[in-house]
Amino acid sequence: MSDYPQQPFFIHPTSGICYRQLADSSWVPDLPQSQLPSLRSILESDTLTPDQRFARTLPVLPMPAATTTNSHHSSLENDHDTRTPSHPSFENGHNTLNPPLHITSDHSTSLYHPTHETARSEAAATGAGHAQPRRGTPATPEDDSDDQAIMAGLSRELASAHQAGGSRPSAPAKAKAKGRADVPQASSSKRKAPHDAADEPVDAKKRTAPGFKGRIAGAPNYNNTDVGELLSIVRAVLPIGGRAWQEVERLHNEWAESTGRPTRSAKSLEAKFKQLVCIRKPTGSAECPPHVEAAQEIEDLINEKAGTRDLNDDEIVDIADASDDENSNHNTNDKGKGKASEPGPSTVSRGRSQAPRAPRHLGADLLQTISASLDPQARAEREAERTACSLHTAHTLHLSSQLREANTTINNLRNLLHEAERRADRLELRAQVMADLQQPGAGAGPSSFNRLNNILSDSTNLEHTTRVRCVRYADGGAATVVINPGDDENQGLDDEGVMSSWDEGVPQPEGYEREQEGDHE
DNA sequence: ATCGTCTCCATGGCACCCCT
DNA sequence: AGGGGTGCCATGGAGACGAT
Repeated sequence: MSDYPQQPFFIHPTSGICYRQLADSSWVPDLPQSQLPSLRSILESDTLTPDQRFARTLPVLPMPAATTTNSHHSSLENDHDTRTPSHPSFENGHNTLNPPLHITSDHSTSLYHPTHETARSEAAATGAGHAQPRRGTPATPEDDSDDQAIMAGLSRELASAHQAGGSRPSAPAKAKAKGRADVPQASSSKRKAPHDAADEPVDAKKRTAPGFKGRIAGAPNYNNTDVGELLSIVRAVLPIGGRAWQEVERLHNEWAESTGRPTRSAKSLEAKFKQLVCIRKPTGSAECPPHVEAAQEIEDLINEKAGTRDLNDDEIVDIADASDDENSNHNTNDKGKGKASEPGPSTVSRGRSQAPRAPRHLGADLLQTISASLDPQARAEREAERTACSLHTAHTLHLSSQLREANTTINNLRNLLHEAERRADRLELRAQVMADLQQPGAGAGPSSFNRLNNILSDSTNLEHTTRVRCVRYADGGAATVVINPGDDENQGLDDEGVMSSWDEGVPQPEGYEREQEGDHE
């Protein structure tokens, strides 16, 4: 239309209507010439409010069917039904004629811009219907300098109306955002900043537009009835994957609509169910809520249906340990329980201890191995064996510790015994020497000294060097002192205060030595 | 390499309870 | 009655992981 020659436009695939964007970011249909006057009169009427203009243009505009191709499943349609009224395009009457645009599988051919073929091809190549929506950033007049960005943003905005909330964007958009810098208006792969409220005026009380995070206004909590119905539906469906959860969503929403309860998305229902399953142990009442018990029971049923079982690292280690142990003892692995023919860990060991299998049997054998290792009876046996092994190991360590302590005690007692014997020998020797010295006519002469050394030489109990000191006093008289290792050098002399050192000026009698040493081991 | 699913995390609103 | 605190819930973004 020549009225807006510089504005981007969009050709709807089913109706064939060309929508043009006005300077205020609103979209008007580029209708056939026959309908333009009536529509323009409505649009340009100053007496009508935006809501009135919107209402009056509805009969004029050939509304495209609010359907999508069969590639969009029911959940998305439900999502559309709940989101469309709150879409920014219809909110607050701000945008007068935002068309109810819907992307179909062939949407790429419906996008056209005369000056930006690249944008169209980009949208077609990346599957704009799955591209990451550029939420909260509608095209503004300032963005006119980059029409390519407008078209890309438009295509993404259009697709956002059908994207399930919280669903991960498809890989092309992600790959483009991560690996390709030439994506027009490609947002960073990092977490996006919150929606810029300055881009569009939105009532804070009704933040229902996409792009706003947070709970939708008016969304009530789950009550007991909701949870009970959810559990009953989940028990009936036993969902394993996303499609099954969509079936749960459908059933739940049918029930919700019939009872006046709020409808919820599959993700919300799944999250609620998993929350019930993984609920933590309460600190107050020790009784498990019935809903939690039911959820855990249903979870077990789902696991049985899927043929899976919860694993933890301990069990994996058990399997590995059992396999390793039995590999090391594969020659004698039949002596343990005498149940080699039963499925269980022995099956695992037989499989691994035998010759390598043919590769084509590897998958089946692996499955059999896993199944056998997960057998409850086998697990119980492994648990008992592991417990016994742990007890045996602990007992062995305890006995070793006791043995070390006993050896240490024995050594200490032996040292004490040796010390006592040495002291007894010294005392006996001293007593004998004193007895010799006190005999009449016996002095500290060479004969007694040699006899003493002979005694020391005969002693086999003295393990250390023992010295005998003979002292002659300057004023007459002499003394013989036996000095043991560790004894003070002047022991026995200082006590009497007679002398504490050798008298160097006194000539020694012949045959005497000032000090004689005898080493006795 | 691509795609789908699952999970975690951040954000924000609603519902409820308690206190003033 | 109103405000603050807390828990629950929804939403969106991103990464991890497995299947194809």
